[in-house]
Order: sequence, then C-alpha cells, then structure tokens
Amino acid sequence: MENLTIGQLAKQAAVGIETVRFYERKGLLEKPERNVSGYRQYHLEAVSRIRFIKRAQEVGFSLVEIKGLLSLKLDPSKKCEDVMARALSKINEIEGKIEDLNRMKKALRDLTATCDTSSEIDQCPILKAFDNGL
Amino acid sequence: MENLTIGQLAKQAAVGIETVRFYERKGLLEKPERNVSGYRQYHLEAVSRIRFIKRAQEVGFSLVEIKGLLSLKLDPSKKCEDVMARALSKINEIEGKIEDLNRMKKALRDLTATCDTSSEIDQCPILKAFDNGL
DNA sequence: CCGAACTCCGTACTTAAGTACAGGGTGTAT
DNA sequence: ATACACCCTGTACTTAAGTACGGAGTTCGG
Repeated sequence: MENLTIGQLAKQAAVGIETVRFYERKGLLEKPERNVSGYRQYHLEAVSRIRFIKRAQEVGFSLVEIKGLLSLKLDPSKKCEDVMARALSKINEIEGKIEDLNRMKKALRDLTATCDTSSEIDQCPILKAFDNGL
Repeated sequence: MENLTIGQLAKQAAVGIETVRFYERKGLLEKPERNVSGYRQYHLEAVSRIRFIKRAQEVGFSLVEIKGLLSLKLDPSKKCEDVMARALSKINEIEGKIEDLNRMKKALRDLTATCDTSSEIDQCPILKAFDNGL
C-alpha cells in the first residue's frame, strides 16, 4: 500500500478520476511513475497536493493561479510576502465582484419597490424600466 | 430610413452584428423580414428590444431568463407580480453569491493576518493552511 | 480461468455569451 | 466597371473546470 492507484487517490482526495488526469494535463499534478502496464502510481503526497488545490479553489483562486502558488512554493527566492501579495489582490478582485453584485441588487430592489403587484403586465414598471433605461 | 440593416441596428444598440444574429438564433429577437437579396430588415423597435436585453443583463438576468421576461410581457394573463417574483428570486440568488464571496474574503483576510511577510516561503502560513486545512 | 472492476488514451461534450472566420453574394459611389 | 463596404450562411473557437465516452488492456477475487 505504498503507492496509490488513480482510483484510490481520487477517492482519498474526494475528486473524480477524470479530475486527477485533468490536473495532470494542466500541470497541477506531477506526472506520476507508471507500473509495467502503464498504470499511474501515486505517493501519498499527491493526496495533499489535490487537497491544496481544492482549498485554494474554495477561497477563489483559479487553477492557473493555483499553479502559480504551487510554483512559488518551490522557489526558495520567494518570500511569504509574495503569497501575501496574491492573496491581497484576490481580496481586491473579490471586493470588485461584491460591488458589482451589490449594484445589481440595489437596482433590483429599487425596481421591485416601484412595482404594484396587481397591475397588468404591460404596466409593469420593472419591464418598463428595462425598455426605457434604468 | 424606415428599416434598419443589421449593421445599423447593431450600431444603434451598441452591440456587434454577430451578437444580433446570436440573439436571433437564441430566440431573443424575432426573425426579421428580408429584402430581395436576403438581407435582414429591422424595425426601430428592434433597437429597444436589444436595449431591454442589455439592461436586464446588467442587473444579473441570463439570456434564458430574459427570454422568459420577454414572454411574460406578451402574455396578458400575467401580472406585474410575476415579474416581481423573478426579480425577488434574482435578488436571493445575488445575495447567495455575495455571501459566498464574503466567506472567501474573510478566509483570505484571516490568512493574510497570520502572514509574517518576511519569512521564508516554506514557512508561509497561507500555503501551510492550504496544505493542512483552512 | 472467468467476469467484474479497474485503468489506459484520445476525443468530444458541457455552460454562457458571445467572437471569429471562410467563402460567397450585394449595394453603392466614383 | 471596379473597388470597397456591407451582408449572407455555417462552422469553429473562446474560457473554466471539469465530465463523459468508446474501445482497448489489466488486475483481482472466487
């Protein structure tokens, strides 16, 4: 049980087999050794690697960005502040998205406030707003 | 100048020609009359229609949803409250997204707070968190 | 030793909302 | 009549992160 098959790895890491191969294609997972018949053989570390990817995804990093984080990790000339910088810029990005969503939400709330629910559809102030400008 | 060519319509509505044809394929824009040589001929109303689509997009509706809004408009059995319901459920959806983003943001802020910027990369608490769980 | 379960590779499909051709026909101005 | 801008169709490409499938080879349990 030193090595894991792709299926065992996928199970441990709670992803699909196809996802493991996909990450390999994308360069997020190193190409593993193969046994005589070509089956991939993974070390336990591969489980951690996939979990790393999943956790970084949860806080909003894309696979491309995660690849960048992983290569930072291996570069001894990099400092913690390089990771920090990426985290801060991700926070900015997220804040931008939140602002966009808040703007939409406000616009919709304003629209629903004008709505007289029982009026005929061709009098609907929401649809009229879409027709004539918000 | 009674009718518009597709290029004139696109320009008026500030979208690309391909977008107009795309909306037609998706059923958001009615198929227009054609002249003898097969050129599309639009009424001025088509400009409003595209603007409707664009404004509804701005507040977060997808094209499929907008198609739904457009058909509400034509159905006299529908009331303003039917539009209202869609707007409210879109607000809910947006709030859900905002919550997701806030969760990510908080997680990232917590991580950056633990970060000692000058430390070596293999000591980085952010990367460690991705390794071992947030 | 047989069948089930696993693995391989390569390719295509998914969603959303377009964008980009290629290879033809048309409209207009000079 | 010719150049140039416009329009037509149909198809393929784009991003992101997978998911699905077909057809073949392998490994394991009984």
